[in-house]
Amino acid sequence: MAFRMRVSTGSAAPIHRQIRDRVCEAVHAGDLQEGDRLPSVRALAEMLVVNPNTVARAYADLTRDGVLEGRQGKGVFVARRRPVYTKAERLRRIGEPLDALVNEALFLGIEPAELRGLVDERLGRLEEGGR
Amino acid sequence: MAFRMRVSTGSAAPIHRQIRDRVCEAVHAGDLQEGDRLPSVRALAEMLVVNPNTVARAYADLTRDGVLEGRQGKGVFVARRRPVYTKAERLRRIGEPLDALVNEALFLGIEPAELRGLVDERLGRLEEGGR
Amino acid sequence: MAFRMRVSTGSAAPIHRQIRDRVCEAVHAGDLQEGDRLPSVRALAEMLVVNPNTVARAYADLTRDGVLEGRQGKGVFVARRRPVYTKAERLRRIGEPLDALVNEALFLGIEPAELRGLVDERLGRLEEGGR
Amino acid sequence: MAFRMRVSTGSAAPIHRQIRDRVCEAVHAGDLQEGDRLPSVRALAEMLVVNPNTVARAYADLTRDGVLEGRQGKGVFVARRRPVYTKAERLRRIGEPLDALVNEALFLGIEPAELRGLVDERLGRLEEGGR
DNA sequence: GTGGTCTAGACCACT
DNA sequence: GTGGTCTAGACCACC
Repeated sequence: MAFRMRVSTGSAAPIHRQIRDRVCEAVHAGDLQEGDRLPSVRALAEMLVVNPNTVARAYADLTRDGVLEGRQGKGVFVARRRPVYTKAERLRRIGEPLDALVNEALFLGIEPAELRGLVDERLGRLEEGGR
Repeated sequence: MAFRMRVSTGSAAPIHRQIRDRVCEAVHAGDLQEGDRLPSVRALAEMLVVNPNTVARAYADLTRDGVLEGRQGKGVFVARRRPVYTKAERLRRIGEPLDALVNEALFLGIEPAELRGLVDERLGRLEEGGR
Repeated sequence: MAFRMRVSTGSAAPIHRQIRDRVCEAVHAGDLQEGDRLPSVRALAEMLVVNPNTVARAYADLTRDGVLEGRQGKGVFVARRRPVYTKAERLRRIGEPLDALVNEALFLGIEPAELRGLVDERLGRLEEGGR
Repeated sequence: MAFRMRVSTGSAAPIHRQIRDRVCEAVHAGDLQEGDRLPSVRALAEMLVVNPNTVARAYADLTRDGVLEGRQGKGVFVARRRPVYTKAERLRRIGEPLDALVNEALFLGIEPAELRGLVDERLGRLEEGGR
């Protein structure tokens, strides 16, 4: 399947992060499989109408974290899926966004039950998307 | 009860946000109750070894959002709890940290069930703190 | 249309509030429309001969209250109009300036009918400005 | 009639201003008439549980503006009602709270009709109070 | 004493 | 280039 993506420039999330997240989702959903080639930095930058540096940064992050791998002169590919993080490391890295979520909910006066509902909703959407 | 707090300067989260979060948690947990006085801007700044402006900013944010209220020349106090934002606005503002959480979980290979468990755990800790 | 503004430093109202008010008026009058870009923090600071932090503060306030929105590295833009505060909170926040107005009128010996006329006049000027 | 008054310490309005406003209202409503003696600074300060300096400041403001007059060694009295401000001066002095009201309404998204209603409501309350 | 405002100048992340 | 954060130090109003 062709790899499609959109980023929203009128959003608070940094674009390089949005790209990273879209790639992760595509890998998770199976739209991108091990060994698949991604669009070149310049091609994707053109597609998304963003600065090539921004795409390069996203690819670099994903490469560092073992999701992608660059092959000299050939482009960037989906890496072989391998366990990168230990359980402790996973917990450590989920900590910050988890705190941010709970704190923002407190700040806004969102009730625990409502927050659980919102989390379920997002997760459900991903699960059915990835089948 | 005495009000204690720590911030980490070498962290990703801005200091004024850390202060904001700690105060929110204390209010939610019941350590700070309606009408309680907070440390003065200068006192807390000295405690935390940060610039008074940084503390003032956190207090200003909390005041604007209805958590605290200032009384002329007397200090800053915990305000009466009240709904400030419309439901749509609350959902809008929780959206970004929620996305960040789900994306990071995806990236790390955390299963939906595990994520729900982690959220429950944090919320539970707060709830039992507040009795 | 070009965006013009003046602030008076020798006035009772804080500068960041004057900036906030001028932007609100421009948005309400239609001089600034959804999606329009505002002068950069530094540019406006130079125009007004004030410190950039002061402009940044005004922009931050307007962003928090849903009038503006920042886009990473691109500047600050007029946000889509939306209700942010609950009705009770709006009434709460208008209460103080309303009291100030009525008390000052009382003090000056302005008749209720005259005061109503003055309020109408200001509101009318804004309405015709916004078409 | 005895002169009664209350100030709210948990409020944003400076206390000396609250005192000034209460005295103005009492004069306007006829509860305090020309020549009536006001409580001494110390007595009123004790009544209101505020600092005597704060009461002194309010009395000074009211004396400067022609509402009260001090008689050496005898206390402070309601002055003979006389026109103090020209029409132009009245308009000038009402300008700032009027702007503050309209700007805050804009900022909060309050509609002109709603604002007119709120002004009417406050004025109506005063009129029936003063008979 | 308290908080609120403003200035000056630095550093960082993002594009 | 953009805005966001932090520091340092000043001045003001209020109590």
